[in-house]
Amino acid sequence: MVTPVKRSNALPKRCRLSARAEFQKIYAEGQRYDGRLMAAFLRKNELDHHRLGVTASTKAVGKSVDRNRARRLLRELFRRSADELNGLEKHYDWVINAKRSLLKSKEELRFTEFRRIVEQVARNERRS
RNA sequence: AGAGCAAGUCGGGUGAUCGCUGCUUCUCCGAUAAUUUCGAAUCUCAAAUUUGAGAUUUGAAAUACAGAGAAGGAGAGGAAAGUCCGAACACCAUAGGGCAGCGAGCCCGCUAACGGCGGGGCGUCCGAGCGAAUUCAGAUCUCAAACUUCAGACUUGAAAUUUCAGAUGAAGAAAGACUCGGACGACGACAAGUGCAACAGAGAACAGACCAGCCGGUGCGGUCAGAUUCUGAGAUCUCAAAUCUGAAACACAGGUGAUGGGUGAAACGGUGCGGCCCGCAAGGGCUAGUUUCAGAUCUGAGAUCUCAAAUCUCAGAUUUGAUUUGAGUAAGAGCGCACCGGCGCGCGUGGUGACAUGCGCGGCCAGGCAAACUCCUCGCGGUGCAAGACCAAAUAGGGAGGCGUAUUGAGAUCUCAGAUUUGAAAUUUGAGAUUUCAAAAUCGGGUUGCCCGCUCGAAGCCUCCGGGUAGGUUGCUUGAUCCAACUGGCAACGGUUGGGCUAGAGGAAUGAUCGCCAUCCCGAUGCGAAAUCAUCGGGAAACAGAAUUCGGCUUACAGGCUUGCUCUCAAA
RNA sequence: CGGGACGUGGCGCAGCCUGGUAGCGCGCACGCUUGGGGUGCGUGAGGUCGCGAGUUCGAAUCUCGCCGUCCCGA
Repeated sequence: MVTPVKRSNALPKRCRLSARAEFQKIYAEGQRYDGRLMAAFLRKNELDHHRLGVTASTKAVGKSVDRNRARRLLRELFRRSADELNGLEKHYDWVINAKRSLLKSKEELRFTEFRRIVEQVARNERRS
């Protein structure tokens, strides 16, 4: 597939996870990476791109306004980190759970935390 | 100018970059399994050497589909929230009626409808206001106090004066009434029935009698006063004692009744009168009782020389007659009557109506609570867009039809029938069922169309029909719509004309970052006496996210604006 | 989208229907019992009855509106 080399920060719909079964599969078989603002679950897929699923529960985040905002922030984070993700050897299905502290965090903090998680994933790739 | 309250309204603006979801237009690419058009090649057929028809293959274009990209334009709320009411819409159920259950409940209007909204009525509370009536005088009556006079032993009673208080419409104030304004009201019925009310209190719902009060009765000893004396002492009039009578107080048992007290959230409406007869009434008459006088009877004491009787005098009780006054009663009435107030009923007047108001009648007095049971009137079928409609994989299964499930050989087991055998048993023959092995055949798929062959699969296979899951499409945004002008109505709201199209997601889009400008707060600097102003820096900016769609209600909410009312300050 | 239940001392629950006094168990504190602890006995403290309105003379209780927790159906 000839993807345009232009900075593709887009996140179309086919890169999203939606079915409940897929989430369950990733929770069961994937690996977990914890952060202060979020928790990520990863599982390899056979596609040529990454896929993302975001969760923000009432219990963890709060009311619907806050849940919507948390979802958007995480999607934005994933979208803008395409360069880092392309650095990985394989492609994964990601499930990121939002935490309440995400809402009050600043942008840099979010990016640094996400990059740390990506580096951990890369380290695990090299080890195996 | 500031503060508070109420109502209405707005809910930061603008630009850049990167994203998301629909819509419109355009470009590119893919697959050809679709359709149409055009062209080429091969084959077949017909006429005939060039056409026509058909089939197959192939190329191009368009539409549709899928993907990518570009441009344009759109993209959360006043509450999107809570899900408390009411509807639209959809499906299911349903002859009609009743019970149960749930809900609503002053009247009229608005509305598609409502438990919503507007206006009105009534009730409770609050505030303001002005005017009217009345009063500021006199008279009369009642009570109290002081003083005076008279009577009396005291208590006390009567009269007059003064003062104070009260009643008779009764200073002022308060309250009430009237007018205006505001707030609140789940505002049918407790006068159908059942029920509830702690504590306190005498008594708490056809009530009750504690204390004070009132009444007569009884009691006892004392006190006081009077009368009398076969009494005693001093002595001719006093004291003491006894007897009788009366008075006040006390005690006891009882009666009376609701006047006052006290309790409580609440204590059964208020005031007055009280015989009988006549009379509509005004009033009149009679009687009980009262005042005075007279008589009779009884009791006690004294006198008439002594005793008894009789008579006379005095005191007390009972009773008769006359006379005076003339109804209260032993105390007095929840008993009776009247009036006022409330209530109910009837009629009239005003109002669409709730209701208001006047008159008459009744003669009821009936307390509170129905967000106590209950009764009355009215309304209510159920489920909800995951409603429902359409298209429709894979797998399993349903119905109908068709083709098959065959044949041959060998073997095993079981069942039935027959034959042989005296019988059992055994042997054997035939039929049927199950099953093992082998052979060939059948059906379906693949191998470019056909045949052979090869290969895969199967005891089933094929075709059609219907239900239907995943999934997709739709319902899904043009609507009881929005804006403006005019217009009807006190208002809620309605009408006419013109214009606009303003989110439609679906594990769920509407976001992130950075500027600038406004708003508020803090700090620094500058001009300046100060406020203000200017510049710079920092900070704050709410409640909250559409999920089928509307009309309301409720709840949350930084700040701004408008209007009205009230208060404070300043100026005039 | 629709339906239901609950909220009372530190914890678990009564009381609510039928309105007037908030109670039970465990725990806590103190004392006694024991050589000490436990057990046992006795005494005591501790409650805005989730919040706000209303009805009533009076509300944990009745009514309404909010808040929170939990459960169920499609």
